[in-house]
Amino acid sequence: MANYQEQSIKIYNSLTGQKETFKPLNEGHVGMYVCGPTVYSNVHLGNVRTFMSFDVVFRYLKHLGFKVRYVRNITDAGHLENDADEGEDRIAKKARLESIEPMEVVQRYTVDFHNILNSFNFLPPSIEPTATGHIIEQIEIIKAIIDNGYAYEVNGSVYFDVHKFNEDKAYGVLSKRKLEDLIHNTRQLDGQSDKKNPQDFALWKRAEPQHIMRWPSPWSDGFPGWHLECTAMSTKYLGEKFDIHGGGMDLKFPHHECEIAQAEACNGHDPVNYWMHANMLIMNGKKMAKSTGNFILPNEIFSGDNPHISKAYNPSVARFFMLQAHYRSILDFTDAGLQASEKGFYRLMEAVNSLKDLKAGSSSTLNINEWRQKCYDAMNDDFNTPILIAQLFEGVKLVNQIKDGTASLTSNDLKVLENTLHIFCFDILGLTNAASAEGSGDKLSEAVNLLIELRQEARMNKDFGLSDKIRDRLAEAGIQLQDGKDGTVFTTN
RNA sequence: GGCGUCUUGGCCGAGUGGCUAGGCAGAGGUCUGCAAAACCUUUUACAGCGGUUCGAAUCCGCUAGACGCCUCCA
Repeated sequence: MANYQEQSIKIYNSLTGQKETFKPLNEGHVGMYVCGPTVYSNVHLGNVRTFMSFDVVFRYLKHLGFKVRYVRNITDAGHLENDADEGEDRIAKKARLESIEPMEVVQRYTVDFHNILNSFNFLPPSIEPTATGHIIEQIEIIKAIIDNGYAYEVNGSVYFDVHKFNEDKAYGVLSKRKLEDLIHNTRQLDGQSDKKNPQDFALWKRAEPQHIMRWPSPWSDGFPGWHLECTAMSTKYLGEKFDIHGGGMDLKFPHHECEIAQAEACNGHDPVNYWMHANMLIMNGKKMAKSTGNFILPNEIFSGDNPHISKAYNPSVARFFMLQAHYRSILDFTDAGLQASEKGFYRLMEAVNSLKDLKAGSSSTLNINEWRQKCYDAMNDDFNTPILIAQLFEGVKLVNQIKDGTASLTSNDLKVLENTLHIFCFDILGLTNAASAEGSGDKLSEAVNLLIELRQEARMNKDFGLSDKIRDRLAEAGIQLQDGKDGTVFTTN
């Protein structure tokens, strides 16, 4: 069996801008942290794409035999709508609008989040910690940062001193920004601020009297700043230094930059070896935004109930569609793209389902182990799922050629083919075999199979008027008959 | 305005300094009573202009355009 000692993975590290050979801190173990959602509304499809990318990373690392601790947080604490000391806590705002408790908002959308991810066949992370469950840890980090001289308190709030930090270390290494540029380009905001400088960010905010989500601290009754939870939880569960930190491209600045600063200010060194950023999902060439109507909820893909798509799509089809693009590329979500993927997906599944019927030959016309390694090579090269899928279609071609008798594999090689297709389709890409779900024995199948029999009899009698009538009327009812070598099967839409 | 990413054939979408990505669509074929499906084969490419090089779609520069971040956002 393949394992991490046989395969060498290269990861594109956002910190260095290069692909680097992946070497975990502790051999055989991987610590991975991915910034999770803020649960104040239905999970964004782009968010799903990001998590899907890391779901595949998680699956692949596990497949290689690494012991992976995958931490993905749930942000359920109040974050302000912006970083300028003003705006409303998004969860509190939603709670006010719907006249429910903030924690009801959190609960509702956490459940929604999990439901959607389950539909897409995500593996649950090893730990899914919540921000509100780690207030104490966050306060401890603030204390340490203050002690180290990189934070200051004003009116019960605590701010990170970016300028001071930049004197000793480098702020902006991840997003390749210079503090001077930031200073020149920071918009002058009107609201009066307690910050020394606009680039500073909150570690702790004093709560206004009407603010419901609040916790006691040495500085005030308040709530933690919006970058701190990730530092607290990643440190707690993965240590001061861990292997992989992931998230959406848009979190690079300021969120991840602030995480690096916080961790360095607290622990004296940078926290992460490999930073990975998943690119954006757009729809019909434009940014997805509720305000412009260029928007779709994950659920609406499954139901087809959205003006931007022509029909409902199986979650595995949507998953397959997303994985046909590399995680570092912008992906355009379109109905035409989904339809193309749908056909390809079912062709792939068809081939996988027919594996069990293949007959072994006395020799092999293809070096199966070479092909198998190409699948690994694709994943080893910065988790290149599109290349992997291209290789899987080479496998499809081979399956069909064996069926046609134009290629053959020995019994052992056939097992390698079957095993490899199963591993990469299901274990690593996380697809589910929707095609094999059609059960026999239910009432619809019984009825349609009877009609297929009758049609077959009509054809034998050359009564094509009747046989075509059966076929056409069934088609009108949404049931397609497909004549094959081994008889007729049907599909429904 | 600043910073960054990107621009591939009808569509989607990989990739590399010289050697077929792949999917969908199109074309041809096999199969079939016919059709569909399925399978096999297959055409069209690297935004524009310069430069480096024996050779560039791949490296560099400029131009145009797109997208993202800079402000909650994945």
